Amino acid sequence: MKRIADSTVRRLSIYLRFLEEFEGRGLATVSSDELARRGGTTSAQVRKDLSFFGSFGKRGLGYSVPELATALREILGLGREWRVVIVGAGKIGAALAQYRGFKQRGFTIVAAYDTNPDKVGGRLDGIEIRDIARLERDVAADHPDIAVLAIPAEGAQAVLDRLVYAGIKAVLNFAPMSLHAPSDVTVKTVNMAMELEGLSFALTNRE
Amino acid sequence: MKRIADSTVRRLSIYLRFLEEFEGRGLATVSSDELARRGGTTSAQVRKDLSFFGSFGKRGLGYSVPELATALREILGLGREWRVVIVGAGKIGAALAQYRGFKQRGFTIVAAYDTNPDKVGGRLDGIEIRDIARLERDVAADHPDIAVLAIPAEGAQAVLDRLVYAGIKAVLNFAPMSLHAPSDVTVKTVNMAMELEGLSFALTNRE
DNA sequence: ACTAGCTTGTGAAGGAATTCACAAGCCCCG
DNA sequence: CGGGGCTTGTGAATTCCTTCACAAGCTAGT
Ligand SMILES: NC(=O)c1ccc[n+]([C@@H]2O[C@H](COP(=O)([O-])OP(=O)(O)OC[C@H]3O[C@@H](n4cnc5c(N)ncnc54)[C@H](O)[C@@H]3O)[C@@H](O)[C@H]2O)c1
Ligand SMILES: NC(=O)c1ccc[n+]([C@@H]2O[C@H](COP(=O)([O-])OP(=O)(O)OC[C@H]3O[C@@H](n4cnc5c(N)ncnc54)[C@H](O)[C@@H]3O)[C@@H](O)[C@H]2O)c1
Repeated sequence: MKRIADSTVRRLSIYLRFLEEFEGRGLATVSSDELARRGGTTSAQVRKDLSFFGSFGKRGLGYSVPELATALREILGLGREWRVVIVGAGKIGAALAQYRGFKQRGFTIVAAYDTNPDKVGGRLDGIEIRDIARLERDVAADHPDIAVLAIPAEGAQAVLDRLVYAGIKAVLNFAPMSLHAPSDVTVKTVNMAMELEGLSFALTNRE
Repeated sequence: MKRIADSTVRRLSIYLRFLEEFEGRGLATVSSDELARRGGTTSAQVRKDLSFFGSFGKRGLGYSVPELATALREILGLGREWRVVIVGAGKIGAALAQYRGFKQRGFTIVAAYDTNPDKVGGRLDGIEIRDIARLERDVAADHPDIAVLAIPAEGAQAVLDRLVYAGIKAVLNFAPMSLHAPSDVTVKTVNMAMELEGLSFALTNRE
């Protein structure tokens, strides 16, 4: 398959969110123009994004809301449950563990891991906090699909290496640092400090 | 000034992080190649990024670590304190309020706002939780520079409109939705569901 | 002072993503 | 059943970003 740009996948995710809203309101069809307006892009962009995967619309009419939503869920791989583990039961790990938005989209958090003996054995919103020493054994047994890294930057690369070795192929990283992994492992980093610095830059360099 | 790409600003932020690490270790100079290796990019990219702002290196030698760090802090607008308010004292708002990484970089959280009367009047790690009704008055008095939006998606656009009206020019949004604001207001959205869906896509569409 | 060895800074080339623009196709209405 | 009015799907054009490639310039060593 032709390589799909990251930005395209992100926009598909946005379109899906609007489609679900429209589905809830019982709308039957939507035009690329409408999706674009809501999503902050252009209608040509919407159509181009979709065209990589097939043709889903009817000329003169637009897209069937439920059909396009189904197609997008299929494309994004949301037709199944994804099993997620969280490493680091700190403040951000706890917020994520309790976040309802994940479950809603088919991402089930199966366990959390931590090094702190005071935390191990406890629970986060019903999710067991386990000793990180069990990581490899548990991954071999449970086959989680995705790991969320929510530990301090210092330990992040070492834990990532362990996750990779254990067979995890997708990681969402909250530690503010660049991580290195083999090319068959997808790592996405959410770096809030970086976003704030982007705002600082924008405020500083407006002419 | 020439328009600077978002991706460039993000990389500057990454370079600065490494420079600060090098500063701590007392290294005097660093080459574009070294920065590139650490930051997961190429040396040409590093030099091009810097070239938009001036020339900071010495041919044959590389960049002076403290000088380049200072220059980047200047470029990113980190030479001053930025005053931040958090709207939404929920799980993610609380995690952010207690996050040390912000203060470290000169982002000071001056207040949090919420609608919930049970929360208003309380504190988050020393930060006052105020009634959202006071938002406009407080902004006029305190002049915060940046607002962080950590409330459910439904209310986000309405609160953003109030923030814009009150004069805020930069917003970091955690609600999973596209927000619309005038062009002189910079809004950055951190959408974790979208990132997870990017991972789902990657796992589904590997050949 | 000169040379060997690096590394920067930057035009030019190349590649990727977005926007343009329009033919093709569908629906509705008369 | 044919025409008007829309909207899609997509090559071509454009814009934006990255990579290439090399002259210019610095340092250290002799
Ligand atoms: N709190 C935030 O709002 C926020 C925002 C952006 C980024 N981050 C980043 O997220 C990460 C976590 O931040 P936090 O605020 O939740 O910190 P925290 O100190 O509250 O939590 C970190 C947790 O990780 C555990 N831990 C440490 N090393 C570990 C290891 N090797 N294996 C397993 N567990 C380990 C600790 O015991 C602790 O429970 C940091 O990298 C931070 O920079 C946090
Ligand atoms: N928790 C997470 O890990 C996480 C992750 C990603 C995104 N988010 C997003 O962040 C936002 C907040 O999530 P959360 O988990 O912290 O939710 P939460 O329910 O814990 O907190 C929301 C807080 O906002 C307050 N609030 C609601 N409407 C308000 C308004 N109009 N003005 C001021 N305050 C208001 C509520 O009283 C509550 O205290 C949501 O949009 C969520 O989708 C959360």
